[in-house]
This record gives sequence, C-alpha cells and structure tokens, in this order.
Amino acid sequence: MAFMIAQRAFIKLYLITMVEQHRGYGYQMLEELRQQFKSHGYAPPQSEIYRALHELVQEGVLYRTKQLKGNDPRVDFQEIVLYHFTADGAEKAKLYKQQVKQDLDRCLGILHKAVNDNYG
Amino acid sequence: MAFMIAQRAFIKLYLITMVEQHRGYGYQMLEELRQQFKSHGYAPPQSEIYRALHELVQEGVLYRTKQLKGNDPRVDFQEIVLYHFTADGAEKAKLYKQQVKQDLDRCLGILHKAVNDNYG
DNA sequence: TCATGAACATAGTGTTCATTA
DNA sequence: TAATGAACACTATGTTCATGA
Repeated sequence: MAFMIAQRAFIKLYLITMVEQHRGYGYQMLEELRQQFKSHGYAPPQSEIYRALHELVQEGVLYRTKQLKGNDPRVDFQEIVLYHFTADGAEKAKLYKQQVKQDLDRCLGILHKAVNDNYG
Repeated sequence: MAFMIAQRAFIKLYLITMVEQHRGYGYQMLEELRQQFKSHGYAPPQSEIYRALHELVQEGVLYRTKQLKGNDPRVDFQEIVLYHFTADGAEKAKLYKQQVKQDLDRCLGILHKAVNDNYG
C-alpha cells in the first residue's frame, strides 16, 4: 500500500486526457502542464512526461506518428511526435483513469484527514 | 518543487501532534496510525515512524526518556522510549506544522484540480 | 531555442534482519 | 510477541547530457 499517488500515474492521467482532446505533442503538453500547475508550486520535470508517454506506448494505450511541426518544410524542419489511441487504447485508458480516480480519492481522504487531525 | 508531500513529513506531523497530547511511544504510535489509516488503504511502515522520531530528535524538537512499560519490574522488563518537547521544541514544532499545512493545502489543490480536469 | 530521448545519480522508501532491562 | 533500531535493496524521481528534418 503506497502512501501518495505516484507522479508518473498523475502525469499519465493528464496525458490521456490531452490525447482524448487530440492535443499536442510531448513538449507542448509539458509546457501546458507547467503553465497550469505553476501557481500550485509544481513544475513537472521534462523527463517524466516523456517517460510517461513511453510507458503508455509500451502498454499499448497509445501509438506514435511523426510529423513536421511547420507546414512549410523549407522553413521548419522540426520533427514532432504525435500520440493517438490504439484500437483498444481508449478502452484501456478508460480503465486506467478509473483506477487513478480511486487513488486520487484515496489521497484526498488521507490529506483531508491529516488537516482535520492536526489543525484547529 | 516536489510533487506530493513526503511520507516522512506527513508522519512527523502526526507524531508532533501525538507528543503534544503526551501520547505514547514509538510502537504504540505506529499501531495507532495503522489503525486510523487502515480504511484509507495506507499502512505506514515501521521504519518510517522510527526514522521520523529520530529526525525530530536530531532537529532538536524532541528529546527521549526511557521507561519500563509495566509498573512491576519483576514481571515486565520491556523498555519503551518516550518523547517530549525540548525547551524550544514546542515553538519549532509549531513552525514545522505551519510549513506542513502549506504543503498539505498545496497537495490538496493539485489533487482537486486533477479531479476537475480529468473527470466529469 | 525547440523537441525528443537517454544516461546518470540520488533520495526516499520498503523489506528484511538484529537485539532485547 | 512487543519494542526499538539498523542494514540492505530498490524504485521512482531529478539532473544532466546528447542529438538534431
């Protein structure tokens, strides 16, 4: 029984949701998460985003396609990696999200309890 | 910037509160915490309780006294270690608790955001 | 600088082991 | 078994480096 949810699982959750909304590639998702969590005092490290993406591919949830970032190859040669659900990826993702939800609720319970027990 | 609160800090918080209420020794606090968090799917490991207590002593928050558990030394030779606040321990503990409170709130914010962002 | 990836290093943790006023 | 403590092992993570459509 672990204490808190792992950062990896937390990031995977967000990545899945982002892929559901067909949003972006690794670096972009990283920047967006950093932006979103900046005010929460949390900046997900770059390595974790890529590791999480690789794991989701490994687990058969996502597959990758490559693409040039700009639409004019004469000016923009930057290659990016896009992620999509595999045939059964959406289903797997759904199950995964359910598990993570359980864990999030568990963690919230623990933290709320701690606030109640130790303050006020 | 860390992701979630460390287990160590979390346990220290509880230990401080328990010492405030002059409750118990290491093993007893361990059992009580396990009892309390059982339904939350969390069982703090024994090593963490002792490590946390040692750190609090190291940091000058607590000091130790030893005592036989039973009141009749002829039947009960079990020695236990009791913890008390040092001269400035209470003050230090208060500051520490404030810091942990901040971190708990930060974590709660992150987790709540995750629930909002990824479900519903 | 953007974008991806891997290598490396380490802290925090979980598991076992040791000891016994 | 209760109680304390330490040793050991490991995994998740953070940092740094490498590369380039």
